[in-house]
Amino acid sequence: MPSARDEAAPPTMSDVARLAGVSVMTVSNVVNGKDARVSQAMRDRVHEVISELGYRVNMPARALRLGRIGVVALAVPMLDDLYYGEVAQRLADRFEDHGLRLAVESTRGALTRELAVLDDSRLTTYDGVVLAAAAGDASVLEGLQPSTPLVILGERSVPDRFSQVSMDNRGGALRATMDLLRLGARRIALIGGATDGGEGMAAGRTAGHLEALDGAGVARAAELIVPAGVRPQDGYAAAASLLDAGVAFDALLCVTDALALGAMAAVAARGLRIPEDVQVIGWDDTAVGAMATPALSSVAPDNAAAAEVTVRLLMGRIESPSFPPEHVVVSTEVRHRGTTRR
Amino acid sequence: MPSARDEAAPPTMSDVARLAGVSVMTVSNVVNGKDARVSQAMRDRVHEVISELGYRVNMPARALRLGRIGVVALAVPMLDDLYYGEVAQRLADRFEDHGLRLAVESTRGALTRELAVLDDSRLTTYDGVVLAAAAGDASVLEGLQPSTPLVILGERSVPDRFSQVSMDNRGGALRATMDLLRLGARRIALIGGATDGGEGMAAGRTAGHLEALDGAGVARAAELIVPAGVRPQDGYAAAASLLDAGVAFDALLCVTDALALGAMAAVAARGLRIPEDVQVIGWDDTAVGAMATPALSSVAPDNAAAAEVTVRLLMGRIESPSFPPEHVVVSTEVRHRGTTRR
DNA sequence: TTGTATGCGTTATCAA
DNA sequence: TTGATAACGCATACAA
Repeated sequence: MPSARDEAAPPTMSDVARLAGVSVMTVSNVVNGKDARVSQAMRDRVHEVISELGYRVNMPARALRLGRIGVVALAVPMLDDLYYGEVAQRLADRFEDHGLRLAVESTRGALTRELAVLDDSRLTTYDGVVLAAAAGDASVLEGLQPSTPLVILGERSVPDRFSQVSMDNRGGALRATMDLLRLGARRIALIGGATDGGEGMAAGRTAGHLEALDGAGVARAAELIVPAGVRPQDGYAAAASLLDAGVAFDALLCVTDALALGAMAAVAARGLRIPEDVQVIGWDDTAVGAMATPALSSVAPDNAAAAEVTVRLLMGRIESPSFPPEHVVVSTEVRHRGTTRR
Repeated sequence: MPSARDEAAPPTMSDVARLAGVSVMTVSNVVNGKDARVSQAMRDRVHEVISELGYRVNMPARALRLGRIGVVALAVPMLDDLYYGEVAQRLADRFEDHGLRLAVESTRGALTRELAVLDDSRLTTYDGVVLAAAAGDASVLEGLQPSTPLVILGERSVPDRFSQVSMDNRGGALRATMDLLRLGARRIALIGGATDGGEGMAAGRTAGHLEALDGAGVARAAELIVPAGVRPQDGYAAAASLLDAGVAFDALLCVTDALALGAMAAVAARGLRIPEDVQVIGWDDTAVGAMATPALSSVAPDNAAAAEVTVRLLMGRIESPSFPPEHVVVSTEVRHRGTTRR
């Protein structure tokens, strides 16, 4: 049975007003720093009572009244991901310049319920949402006509009415593969590749990879396209499966740095040398990848540009619902470090 | 000048009700799945109008009415951190079991303003807050009497009225150092150590480290305690500074895996072998660390237990304001992998 | 099964 | 400079 203390509601502006002997509006004005509308004496009196009561503004009430929350969300598949972590911090810093906080939420659980990624609550609890749509069913977006400003991060084709920021997957994979070929590789395994077409991130990178092979007249080999999950362990397992099966390869193109780090570990565990026996290129240009041994070469998207345009598109939509949606593709470049030969 | 479209407010329940020719309450009941209170015909009618209008529940309004939000926050110093990423995903999964979403926010910007870590908005926009208080001024908490349920994650001493979950820093560092000594190390550098006492995470781990040295009769060496930042790059710089200065060492104890990964890169860049020339132990037992080459030995906190108790303490407080605060210390164990000798 | 009235805590507006 | 009033959108309690 709840005690009396359990029922004690947090103090409200009315409580402060009553105790200070002023009106609620005066408290509101003090709280919001509208100094021009409150005398010094009143201000002091109110502040005194506020700290005495431990009063805090009720944000939902304020949000209801103002029609805005002051927070935008970034929805990512998982919170413990190297790349999304960096994306999140970059976005947080930039949104803060606009007076908005960034809240990061995981869609992992929600994805199992398909449609729920963009359910009511996730959308309308925020002034805007950046959705990193790595997986899941693209058709989710078809019927959606959100009133909440929304920017899609990722490669899946989405209806024109949505703003989207993606990167040049095909081009990046094309150049990375060409670089590997130029550096002597002939049997390049694609870790995290897509075997079944489709239109996600993996599909785009796979397409670019195959295009490079074809262009160079190097035969494709089905066994060298290895689907994988997203964690470093998945990269390890993928590379290990090749080694266990006796599939020969002299290079690994991995669709993320996370996979590459795992794949490197599997290769090293077999006593193979990087880059002498096996060259490796990852994707995302993460800080951890650059600190690997050897330092991981990586396809580097223009992350700063991506963050900037994401914020611009979302802010535009927040400030004006008629802001036209855009689809922006940011460029990528291959950054060679220690896992590829000079 | 804003166009007419810019002023179009999102549809409300009233709009739906009017168009469907029913009362607002019927719409509310439909939206909330109270099927027992609405006939099938009504339900269909309302759903039709809802999708026609693209209606979404206004969460701030619902939150104001219900007195709860359905979201708890995890406030971390930075979003692009290996360990906090894993902590976040674990907590998100566990809170979801209780019907609560987790929103991760960065305090990085706020920390520059000292007190603002726990400002009004950050607290009252959520049903509860888990604060990872790695840095910043402990005195921030002194005057705070939050009505929002709060659990502190971290090592700083906090007032008894707060629930806190920390880990056995002293014990973990003690055992890690003893292990290194047992494995033949005599000159152990502490990367990320605290040179000036204090009470943070680094201070606790430094104390345990020194205690082990003293216990084994191994002389302390001031030049082997190397303060560092938190990113892998900072670990690289710290180890590199030792090497550049010609300070000899045969082992590195790093206060985080992130620092260890960077330090390993610096060591390897000098042609030193791990673990033959230099043994390394990190802290946090991250997935990426386990995938390093060689696999990073690490002090592993009982992360599952930490998440579980964190959720228990916060949920307890959310469900009953009189729930007594606790200070729980989770155990740590040294997990030996490839960066230490067998 | 459906509808009406009321209030959650805040702030804009207008009056004093 | 201060205060009274109304309204933001929703859901509980109760009436029909």
